[in-house]
Amino acid sequence: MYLLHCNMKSTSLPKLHSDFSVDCVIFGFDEGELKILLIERNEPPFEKWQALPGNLAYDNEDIDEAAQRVLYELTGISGVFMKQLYAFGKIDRHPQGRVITVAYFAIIKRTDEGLHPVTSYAKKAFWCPANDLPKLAFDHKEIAQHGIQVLRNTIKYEPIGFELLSEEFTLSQVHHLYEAILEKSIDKRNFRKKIMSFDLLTALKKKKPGVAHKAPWLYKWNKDKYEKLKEKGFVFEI
Amino acid sequence: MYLLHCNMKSTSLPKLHSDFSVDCVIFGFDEGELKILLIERNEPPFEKWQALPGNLAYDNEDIDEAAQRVLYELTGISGVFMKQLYAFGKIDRHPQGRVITVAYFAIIKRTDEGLHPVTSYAKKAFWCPANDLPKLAFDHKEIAQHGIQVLRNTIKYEPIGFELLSEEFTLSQVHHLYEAILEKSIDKRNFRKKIMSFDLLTALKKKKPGVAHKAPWLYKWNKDKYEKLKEKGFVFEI
DNA sequence: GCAAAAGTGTTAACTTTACACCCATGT
DNA sequence: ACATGGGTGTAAAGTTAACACTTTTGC
Repeated sequence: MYLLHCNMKSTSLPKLHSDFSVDCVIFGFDEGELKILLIERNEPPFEKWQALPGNLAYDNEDIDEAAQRVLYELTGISGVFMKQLYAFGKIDRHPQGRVITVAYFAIIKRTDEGLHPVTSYAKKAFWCPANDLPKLAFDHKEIAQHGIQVLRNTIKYEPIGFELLSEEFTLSQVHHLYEAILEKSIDKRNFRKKIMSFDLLTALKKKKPGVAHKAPWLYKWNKDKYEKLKEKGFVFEI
Repeated sequence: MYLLHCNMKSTSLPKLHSDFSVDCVIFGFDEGELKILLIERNEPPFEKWQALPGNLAYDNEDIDEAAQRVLYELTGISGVFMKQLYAFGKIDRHPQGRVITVAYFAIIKRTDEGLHPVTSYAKKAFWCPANDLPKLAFDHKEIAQHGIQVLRNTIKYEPIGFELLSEEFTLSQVHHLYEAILEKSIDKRNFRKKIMSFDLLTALKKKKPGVAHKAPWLYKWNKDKYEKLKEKGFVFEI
């Protein structure tokens, strides 16, 4: 393997080592639209291109932790629960040589506060409509596309949609979120019936103020109750 | 990054490079039991240990192709369609240094013919009951366990079970396969009704010979028809 | 003739779908 | 008073789940 080219002490087994990167596909939801978090790169290769937040991992860094760090450095966002999406390994996907990348996936309550790169690797971080992505660096467009597919599949069987909304939300917001992500219309009455049948929303005793029509009730997602039910084998399904 | 330690020409951007491995979780089904394909290692580290078929990839090798090659070299099996399972990246998972591994997943018609290592990296290849795995090299037990989970989820929504059976099979074989993988009993009449309702099995006009009871009819999986239906949005679900 | 597995239908409970009008609020 | 989105129920169709006996074959 390549390390034999370096002048190392000859030991019984050569020391191995990986260079690899992580890329983050982060979803938000705003103005009835699904958004993906992008950065503008400030370093070669692909300087000035738009890209997913991603970078090389350190040698002594766990792959999951690398994703956390890279997301923070490039966007200022921290403490997000990310799931591994897929490893992308085409041999020419990186112009500087063989680098495989592990893509991570998360959905968050969209915010613009604190959305600033912490290092100079990125010029800026911004939200982009998920179905109107520009040309992206590396194979990031393929990665983002794959993320959207996984989001669509996941949202049907896991209650991740609530992570995209603010703490308190209306049933219509949930309804519109599902319609936007699944890209199909869903009967309002049937949707409400189903979502309420799980008995996993806490009805707040207040209505959304300042709307020019009948004020909707507000709800909260009851995560604790969901976790308990899930342990007993309950499966959320829309 | 580490390559700076080597005496390379100084260029504007350092050349990057990954060392990583692939590991294959291959399922077979035999004697009513789910099996996983293992090897006995013939090289350090973990010499003489049992392990999943896996090895380092070459620099100029696509990640998916590496999985094909490694499986062939260690077990003699080729031409299997493998899907990526997960990337495992704990920093200490490989005793020689930082190596991330990409696990691949496939299910095949179990055979002992041609089940022989082609290189000397493995002493032998053999099938092992999936719910009675021995201690395995590296983090391979965790990888195998993850593979079993994915198999259970996948078999409910995709007709991959037929890939585990021989070309011609009986309905009882399918029924027992599902019971074995999902580890629960399934009503015989309801199961047969459902599986026949898809209209995706071709009934052969012959019965299985040489059985000491009523001879069962044989069927074939109609893959072409399934692929066409799938394009139109059909979802197989047990 | 008996052991072993194959094969077969009906009913009740539940889930899903389709569908249209009145209500509360701000301007 | 009107425009806007909020909120509600029922019936028909389809799906799932529970359940037991007869048939064929080799020994």
